[in-house]
Amino acid sequence: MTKPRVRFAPSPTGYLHIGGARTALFNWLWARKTGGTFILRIEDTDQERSTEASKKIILDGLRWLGLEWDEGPGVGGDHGPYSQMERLSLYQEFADKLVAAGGAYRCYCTREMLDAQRNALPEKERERWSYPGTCRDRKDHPDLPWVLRLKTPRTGAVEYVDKVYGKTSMRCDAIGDQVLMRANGVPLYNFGAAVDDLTMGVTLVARGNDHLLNTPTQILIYKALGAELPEFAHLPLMLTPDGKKISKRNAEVFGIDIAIERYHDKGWMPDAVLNLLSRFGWSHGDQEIFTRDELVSLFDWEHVGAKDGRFDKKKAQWIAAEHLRKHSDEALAEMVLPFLKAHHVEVLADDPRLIPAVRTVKPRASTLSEMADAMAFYFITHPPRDEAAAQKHLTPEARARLAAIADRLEGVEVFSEAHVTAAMEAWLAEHILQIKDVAQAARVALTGKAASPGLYEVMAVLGRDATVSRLRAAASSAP
RNA sequence: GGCCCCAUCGUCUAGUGGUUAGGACAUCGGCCUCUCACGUCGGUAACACGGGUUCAAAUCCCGUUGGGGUCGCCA
Repeated sequence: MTKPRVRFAPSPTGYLHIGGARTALFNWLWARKTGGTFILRIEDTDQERSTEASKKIILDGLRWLGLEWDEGPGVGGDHGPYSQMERLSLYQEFADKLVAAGGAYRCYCTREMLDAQRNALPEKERERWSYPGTCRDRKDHPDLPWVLRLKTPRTGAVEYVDKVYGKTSMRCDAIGDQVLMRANGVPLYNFGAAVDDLTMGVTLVARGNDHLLNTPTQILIYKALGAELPEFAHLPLMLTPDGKKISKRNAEVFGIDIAIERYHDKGWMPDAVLNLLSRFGWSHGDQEIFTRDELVSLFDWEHVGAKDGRFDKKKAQWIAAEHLRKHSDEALAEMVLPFLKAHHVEVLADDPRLIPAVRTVKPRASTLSEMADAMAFYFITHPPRDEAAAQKHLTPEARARLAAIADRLEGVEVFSEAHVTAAMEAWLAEHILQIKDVAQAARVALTGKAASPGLYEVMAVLGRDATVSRLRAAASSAP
């Protein structure tokens, strides 16, 4: 069997959509697993909406995810160019071939004429109007602009075996003589995709199941050209929690990030995003967490399901956290720096508090952004104070205790967690108190918050000076 | 509405004719505990419905219901 050639063919009309990234991932996984080729093709035939900026965002997103392509923009290949607007002559050539082969015809009907026909119908029938095939058997070749139309068989059905959905079929009368190429020579989706997949030697077309109805059309084009069909795999859709296709609007309603750049901005590990994406449709027994390498070696089409999946934010966070914790404190310390900066917290890369601080917040964050937020208090001289917590915990009695604790801790030579713990336990014993009698007040004093890592680890990370001064500041402050 | 597709706990799923229907997230409760987490132990919770086929059906077939997708000279 020849090596698979698969592709991801986004249109540069916006961000890299989470669903698009999933499609890219499955194709990439298959190519990597089989030693095949992953092609990136830019479908920029919608000149109204396509932009260079969008193309860059999509490419950057794929690179960030580590879904590098073997052929495509920037890397070249033997089947280029890889942007459709640079392949116009090819479509012209195939349009002629298709007409010659009887699979398509030139249609001279103008939009105005067709609109007039449609509007002449009663309101209710306009919805169901379809092109009547006026030019279908036209023999003359007037010197007029024409669009290319598919000469869909009048009877029969198009059948094929989908790698996910199995045997599927669609009646020809439901396909219609759709337009394949505009009068200006720019192809429409089905024609451009079919010609490109054919000429690029794509062996497997894997895409979202919202393309399920496009496949018969493309098969008709292949067949008319006498070309060998590629395989098709349609992926189940990613839906919102209430089961609707994810659009910008309803993603906002549910707080779902649909642009991959958002995951980058929030400090997700790229592998975590891949893991999340992989579980939309694919599964491997009871396993939930996968490394990139595991995904590559384990991925298969047999375990891609046909049922659309809903986005579960909680599970997504859990996956993000699982991946974050795989990294060492040292690695996370380096990665979190830009996020601290984004939180307006300047920390030097060699700050001795950095790695210990990371260690304390690691089990409390699922993304680098959350981590930066959770550890910011260490590095801010006067961290913002939760006034409700201060009101509750910084009572006169508590403040007196904090002052006493500050005095005691000031004398601790080596300010390690072990020594701090020993000093605190001694102080508590002397005053016949328990840690819980002072913990919340001290926590507010040191972190400004009612929830934080363990008190003694916080003290050890802060160091003696900061610990003592923050305790004293709280002790002398009016709540 | 036409066409196409889908249907196991709230969610994602395992399951390919014989299982006490398993796991994960979520949720509830216990443990741990200075808070919040992490961790850990345990509980609640599903085969949409109706017909077939079969000794036997979550698994195969048909229908119903429900859900989704798609009906552009967008992709």
